[in-house]
Amino acid sequence: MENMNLKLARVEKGLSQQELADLVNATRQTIGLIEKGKYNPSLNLCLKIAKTLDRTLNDLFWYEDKN
Amino acid sequence: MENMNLKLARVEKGLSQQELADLVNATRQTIGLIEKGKYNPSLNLCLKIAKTLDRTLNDLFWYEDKN
DNA sequence: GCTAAATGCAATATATATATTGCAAAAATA
DNA sequence: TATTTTTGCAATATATATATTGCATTTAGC
Repeated sequence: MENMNLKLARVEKGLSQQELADLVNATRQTIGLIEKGKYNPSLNLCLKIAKTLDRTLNDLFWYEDKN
Repeated sequence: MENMNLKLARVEKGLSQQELADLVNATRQTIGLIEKGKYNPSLNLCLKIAKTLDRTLNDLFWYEDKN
């Protein structure tokens, strides 16, 4: 449920939720909820976050189904 | 502007916009506008589309900045 | 050329992502 | 322990993704 990849990438960059939010023109709440897996963010926001954290979409938001 | 990767992946699968829309529980218009680059789709929709077309997020929605 | 399927486009309605504000709890640091 | 920073959470407001409907245009098959 939680997006650990995102949270880890942010922490590795030494950024708080507020700092990442400022860098991508979002709010702290939005970042927090995405990390919690409670939001369905827009592609543009995902792209901004990934580029800010020097990751790709797949790095942060892709997962393989374990069916 | 247009998302050629998406359009090509859909056509290679032999699917019309309507058929892809049905498979991901969206509408034809939504698919058409995403292909035209005029929509900012949600992550969940991007994930459904990618999995339906046997591609990843990066395959269809990632691009490197040519800064 | 004719016909049907596929796509584009526009207007309105609805659902939901995101912003805003405020406060409480937790975590870090002195 | 005291203080500051960070994070969680809830209520309301706003912006926008998506649905719905309808019609025009293009493309593909006959």
